[in-house]
Amino acid sequence: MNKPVVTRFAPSPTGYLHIGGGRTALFNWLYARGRGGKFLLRIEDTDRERSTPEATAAILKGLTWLGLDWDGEVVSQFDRKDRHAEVAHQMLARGTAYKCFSTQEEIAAFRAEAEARGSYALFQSPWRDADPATHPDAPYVIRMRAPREGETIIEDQVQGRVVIQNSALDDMICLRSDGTPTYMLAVVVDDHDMGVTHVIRGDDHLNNAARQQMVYAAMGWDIPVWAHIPLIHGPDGKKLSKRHGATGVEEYQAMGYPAAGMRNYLTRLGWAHGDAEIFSTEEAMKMFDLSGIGRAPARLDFKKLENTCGHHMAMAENAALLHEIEAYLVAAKRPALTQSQRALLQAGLYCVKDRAKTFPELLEKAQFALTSRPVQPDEASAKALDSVSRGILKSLTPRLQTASWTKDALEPILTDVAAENGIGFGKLAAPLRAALAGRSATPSVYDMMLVIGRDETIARLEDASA
RNA sequence: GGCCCGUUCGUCUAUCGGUUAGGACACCUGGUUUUCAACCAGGUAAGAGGGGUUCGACUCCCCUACGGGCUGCCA
Repeated sequence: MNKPVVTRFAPSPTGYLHIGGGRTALFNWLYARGRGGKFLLRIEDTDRERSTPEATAAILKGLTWLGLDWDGEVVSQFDRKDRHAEVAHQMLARGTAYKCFSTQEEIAAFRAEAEARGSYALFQSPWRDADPATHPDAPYVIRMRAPREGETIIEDQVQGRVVIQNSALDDMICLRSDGTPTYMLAVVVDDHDMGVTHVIRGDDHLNNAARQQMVYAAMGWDIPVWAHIPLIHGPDGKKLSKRHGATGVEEYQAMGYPAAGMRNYLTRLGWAHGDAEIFSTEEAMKMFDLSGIGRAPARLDFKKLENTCGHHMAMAENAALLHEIEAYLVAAKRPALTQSQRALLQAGLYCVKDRAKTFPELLEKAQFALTSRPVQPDEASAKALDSVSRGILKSLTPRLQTASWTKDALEPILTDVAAENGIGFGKLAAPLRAALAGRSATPSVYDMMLVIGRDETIARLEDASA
């Protein structure tokens, strides 16, 4: 009998949603959603010094943009501190933990002394086996009574079987002297209480898993399935940092990458399923598994990200695409669309979405639908509007007056005009582009004419040839 | 310092002892073309280094190098 899958994403709210965190969340989400399971969200805010509500909001916003929805309420780890303390005391009662009265100064001194000797030693609390009768009336922490011999084995779905010598692990603190829980305790208690079956997280937690597994053992709880995934690196192979540019998910939104493309790219970054490259989110849910996750850190490749996004842009449904474009404009702090821009853009999406990879690029190519008279040609397109070309445009307008406004009717008119002037179609298309869009990279001239309509087309041609 | 993880084309990866080491992005060449994007045909390009095990290693083991992580009353 298989338990239903429950995964979780558990970021600490100390900043925006990191791109690596976004991918971790995505993996958890795909794994759960692909199996009819639950995907939970927990904010690890036990460190009151560094946790901020703004960061929590930013993380939620980032996840929402990525299209990752979570089940139930967002859990605040800090809110569960009483339960963590309860478990710590249960461990005390079971004898799997003990009170330690060593002060931070004593511990620091111990470490300094070891360092001075040029060695490194784990702190061994003198209180581990002390008689309770000798306990002072002083603040204390609750430490795990970790086994000092033997080994702890992590059966990791990504990293394989990892063996850690127990002698390398100290008696970690579970409950601080102020009564608040440490991460190492809280994460286990919460995962257990929330029914998490699969812990998919960054491999910076691989070593921690051994200590956490001791807590599971101490409480007699079932150990979840572990899957420690490699971190994402920058293009230079070093750990991803601000130096590399975009590290926050929100920055990718502001750069204009569509969320579907972002999901696809991130899914393929460190995970593969045969030759599958471009796929929908639904397909990803069906294919995604732990065995396809690679063991080496992956580097971010913006070229491939763009390519992937280009495919998704072309596949996008118009109404949804328009919504996403408007959200992008807000995120990028660009002016919103006017009513008429919105209407024309919507009508023209069909001919721009398959030639753009990002929203800025799409908007640039949709300039013909966004601009208004008089159209200001940019430097490149202005070159096409020489006096000869302007004359040709002028001769064209009367013939457009009477044409029926379809591509089939327009095509012979334009090709005839080109032929009559002894020029190739390209020589006619260039000034047309300049007149209609003020740009040299645009959709087909026919598509632009059809989208903006006869009157606007003629008016723009007259403006340009005047 | 100790412990743990990793290393296939420039990049993401496939391969799970026997392949001309495959695909995708990027790049180069040619084609198509109405600019851009796309598309079609083709091309360059990889098992970190060294030892083993084996009839046979990218694949299994060991060492080295390099990269990363952990080693907190941070998460």
